[in-house]
This record gives sequence, C-alpha cells and structure tokens, in this order.
Amino acid sequence: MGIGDKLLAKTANVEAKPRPIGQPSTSEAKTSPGRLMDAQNRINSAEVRIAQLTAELEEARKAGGAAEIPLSELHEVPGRRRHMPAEKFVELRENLRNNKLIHPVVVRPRAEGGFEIVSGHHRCDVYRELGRDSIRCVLENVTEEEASLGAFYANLLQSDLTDYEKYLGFRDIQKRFPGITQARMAEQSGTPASVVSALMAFEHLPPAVLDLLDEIPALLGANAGADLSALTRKGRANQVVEAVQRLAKGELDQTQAVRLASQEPQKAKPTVRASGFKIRAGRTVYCDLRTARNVVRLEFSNEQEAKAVQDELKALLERRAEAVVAEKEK
DNA sequence: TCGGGTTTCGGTACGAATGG
DNA sequence: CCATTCGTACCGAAACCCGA
Repeated sequence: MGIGDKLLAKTANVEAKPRPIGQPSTSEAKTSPGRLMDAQNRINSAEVRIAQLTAELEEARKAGGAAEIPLSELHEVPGRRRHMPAEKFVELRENLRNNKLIHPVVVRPRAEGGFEIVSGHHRCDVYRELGRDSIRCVLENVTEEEASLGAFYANLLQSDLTDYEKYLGFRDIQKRFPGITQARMAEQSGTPASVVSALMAFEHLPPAVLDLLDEIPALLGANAGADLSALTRKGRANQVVEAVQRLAKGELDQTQAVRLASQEPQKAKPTVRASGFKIRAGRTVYCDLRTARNVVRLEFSNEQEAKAVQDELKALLERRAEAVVAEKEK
C-alpha cells in the first residue's frame, strides 16, 4: 500500500501532461457509469446494491482491473487525507477534466456499508467538482492499520509537508499504535532514524512554541526544532519561547534563534552585525567604510586619498589614545 | 550600471558516533 | 537496543564581485 500509493502519487499525471489538451469534454454521462446508474435504479435495497458493487470490485480485482463505483458510496476516513497544495489540486482537476483517470481510487469495504477511500481523496474531490457520478475504483484488502499507515507514509513522502506537520503525523501514529518505536517508524517510512528522532523532539518544546507552530507550521525546521527542544529540556524554556517569538516576528532566522536561546541570559546581547556606509564624491564612491566588531575598514577610490586620510587619522587616533590613557588613570 | 559568475549563508539530509 | 547528537556533504537563494 505504502509503495503503491507512493507510485500513484508520483505518476498521477505523468501520462496526461505531455498530451495536448483537447477540447474540454462536456460532462455528458459516460456510457459505463450511465449504465451502472440505470442498473442501480432497478435495485431497491441499498445492501444488495453494495453487495453487488463489492462483488463487481472483487471480480475486477481478480481480473486485475477496476470497476465504476458511485461517488455517493465512497466515504472519507478522518486523518487519512493527503495534504495537497491548492495549485496542485487545480492541476489535477484540469488534468482529469480532459483526460481519463489513469490510476483508480483505492477503496476497502466498510462494515456499515459503502466503501472507504484508502487512497484517492483528491481524485474523488475532483470528480465531484466536475459533477461526475462515479469513479473507477480498485478493491484493496488491507486492514485499518495498513490503510492508515500507508496513507500517512505516502503523505510523508511529500516534501512540501512542513517538519512540524510530519511530527504531528508521526505522533498520530504513535498514539494509534502505542509502543511503536522510532526505529520502526523510520524503517516503515523510509526515513533515517535520526530524522524521526529530530521530528519527535518537537514534542518537548514549550506549549507557547507549539501554539505558534500550529499557526505557522513552517516556522521551525526539524533541526532548529530539535536544538530548541534540547534547550527546553535543559531548563531554558523561557529563552526558547522568547527566541521563537522573535523568530515569528522575522527579527531572527532559525540559527540565530537557536544561538540566542542557548546563550546565558545575561549574555543575550544584541547580535553584533557588520555595519558601514559609503561616502560619495559626486557619482563615484569616495570611500567605503565597514565596521565589524573591533575592525574598521576604509576603502578609497584612489591611493592619494587613502594616504591623505591615513595622515589625518593618525592625528585623530593619537588624540583618542591619550584620552583612553587618561580615562584609565582616573 | 549591468549582467553573470562566485562566494557565502541559512538550512536540510543522513550516516557515524555516542549516550542511556 | 533505541534514541540522540555530531559531523559532513549538499542545496538554493541572496549577496557580492568584477569586467564590459
């Protein structure tokens, strides 16, 4: 399931893309769904109908194929839906508007009737949006666990999921399967154990930080998150919160936030940044001055000026040096 | 001053080493 | 045996540099 779903995701629109997009087909009922609906109308009992669909799917599965299932019989299981950015969804919709579905939706029968979607929530959404009645499905005999895990691990494969969202997913898995180790989850998801470890460290961040992450999931990557988590456990929660709040305001980047949080409180000095300015003489830059810590660099447009300024600076510096000596002796 | 090549920097990926 | 930390390689974007 995991692998299959991954492959589905990777190749969802591979075939269709290079094709020139034809005329948008009107949403006139395709023949096979139409026939299916007609057939359904003649069946009174819903159970019989489901039984028939299930049998159809079983048969199709044995033959290695798929069957048309009414969208009204497909149900979503909470937490299984895969994240998809809006623009990707539009891409998928436009693809399916003009091309036929290459990868059938994967479903499994529900005890209370109908089918639950194992993989293909977005394809179903698209079909509903396009006003279609049914969609090609394949039956997958998987357990509840397998279906959930498969969906989540396929989800993980998406690089546009933020690290925080990945953490929430892994945490969900742990909640559902108590006792599962990080190593096991790493193995199942094909993620290095060190990454799983870093992700799971989000758990130990101060509540205020987690609240911020709920609002802005991309605020912290797994690495900075793990660093801040370690600091939190060392009793630096207050500084961690402070640093992350400034990070959220855009005053710091992630490494600076980690640095800030790891400094002793009294040492939390404003970050020394290189400063400088340029003096122009008309259009050309007469002098470019830069200061970093205790170093001042002066760059002149020509050597004569450099020499002249050096002489003037000498006098200025000697005066200041004397002042420093006087200050010390006081 | 413009364009494009390069360097730097913040960040991620992941295996190796270490710790509990 | 797991989880965590460390070290290094890598990546992309922005900053920087420099000749035309």
